[in-house]
Amino acid sequence: MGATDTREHIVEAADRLFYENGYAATSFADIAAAVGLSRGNFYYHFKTKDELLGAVIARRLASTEAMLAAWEEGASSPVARIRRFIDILVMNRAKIIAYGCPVGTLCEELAKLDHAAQDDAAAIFGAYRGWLAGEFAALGRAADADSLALHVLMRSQGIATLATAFHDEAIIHREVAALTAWLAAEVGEASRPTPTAPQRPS
Amino acid sequence: MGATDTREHIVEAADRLFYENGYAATSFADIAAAVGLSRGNFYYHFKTKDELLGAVIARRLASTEAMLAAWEEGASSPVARIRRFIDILVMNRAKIIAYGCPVGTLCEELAKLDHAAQDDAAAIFGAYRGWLAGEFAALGRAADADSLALHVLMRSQGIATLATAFHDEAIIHREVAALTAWLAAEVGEASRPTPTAPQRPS
DNA sequence: AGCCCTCTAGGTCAAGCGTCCTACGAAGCT
DNA sequence: AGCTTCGTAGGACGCTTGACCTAGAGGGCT
Repeated sequence: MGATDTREHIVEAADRLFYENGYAATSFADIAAAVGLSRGNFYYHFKTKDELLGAVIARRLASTEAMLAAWEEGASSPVARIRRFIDILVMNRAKIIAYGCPVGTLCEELAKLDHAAQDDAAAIFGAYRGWLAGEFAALGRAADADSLALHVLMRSQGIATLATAFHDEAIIHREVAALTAWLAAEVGEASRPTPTAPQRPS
Repeated sequence: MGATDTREHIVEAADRLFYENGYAATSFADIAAAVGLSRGNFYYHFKTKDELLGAVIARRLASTEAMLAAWEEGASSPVARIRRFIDILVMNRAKIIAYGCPVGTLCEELAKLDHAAQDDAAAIFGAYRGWLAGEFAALGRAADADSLALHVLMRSQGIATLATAFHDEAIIHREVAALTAWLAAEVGEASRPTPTAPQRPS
């Protein structure tokens, strides 16, 4: 039972399929097969594909904000928190090489489709942007906090795009190290418990 | 007359529509309407959509290589040539904000579709990569020429992605200025006839 | 029990896709 | 002139899409 559960399963599966195959290339039938539901039943939960997309974007935005809030409690310093953001690229490298950045690729696809929800998707970037800017402001860089935040975000996107295009993991390790070095030079080096230097996986 | 002309017109229109609307979202009917041909007649020129994609990629690769070769003749120094590459972002800013980078968005879309031609599309990136590496090598940085080339390419992609997502032209101007400054610091400043500092358009 | 509301299954519908065929006109060659 | 070749026009096919309806199963309520 529980329509809420079923709806959540649908959004979860749609989230994954939209990421792996793209929004336009994912059909209701694909999602239904992934969840194990009948095709026609989608009308009860989601009237249109756009409505489903809105739910997926809302889910991603909520989980992003939750993750950032958790980092706020967990990590020791603003610099360490920013590094934690950068390290996402390394942790998710396998998926990034195969499918790119979930946020960036969705925004670009929606921009091409001139979709009404493209600004909602960009709001996920906005969450990262605001959070990063807050961390830079906490480091005494309030004046150019937004520029610094966009710079980190920009390099993350560039790394993801090239890693996807060339299917090359070394690009991620090398450029993450360069970005971490830039951060240290920009705001000063604090204590560094976890290394982000390029380390090849087994 | 001239099937070659017609074929060229088709590839030209497909190139533009693939860029503006994406590969999957562009139908034969769309291209036929743009060229002014009947839909069914595509079978004579291109048997499948994949074949058309191959022709579009080949056309982009050829025009890219031609442009790079022309730069080799035109610009004065390797640094000036690299700056010329960076300035593409400013020159094409309107289209980039609307549709993103032609190469990057195509590569990401094909990666999601797991398309057979994704490596061919990445070869366009490869052309830029090799050309940039050659310029850095000419500047005495042969040892890390490829890394430097990838870094420039990476930042170009990041700038394009964020500018598209936020529909913000200021990001392009600010980050192009930052990238130009990085280049000057990295390989030393040469004579600089044309400024790349952020300058707002009218 | 009886009822109602929630949720699901299966299936129809028009429209769109890529694919593919056949017939017509315009040249160029013998 | 007759014939072949090239290029175009228009439409038919089989399939999948998203959208949508109807019938009925299941659980909680009075």
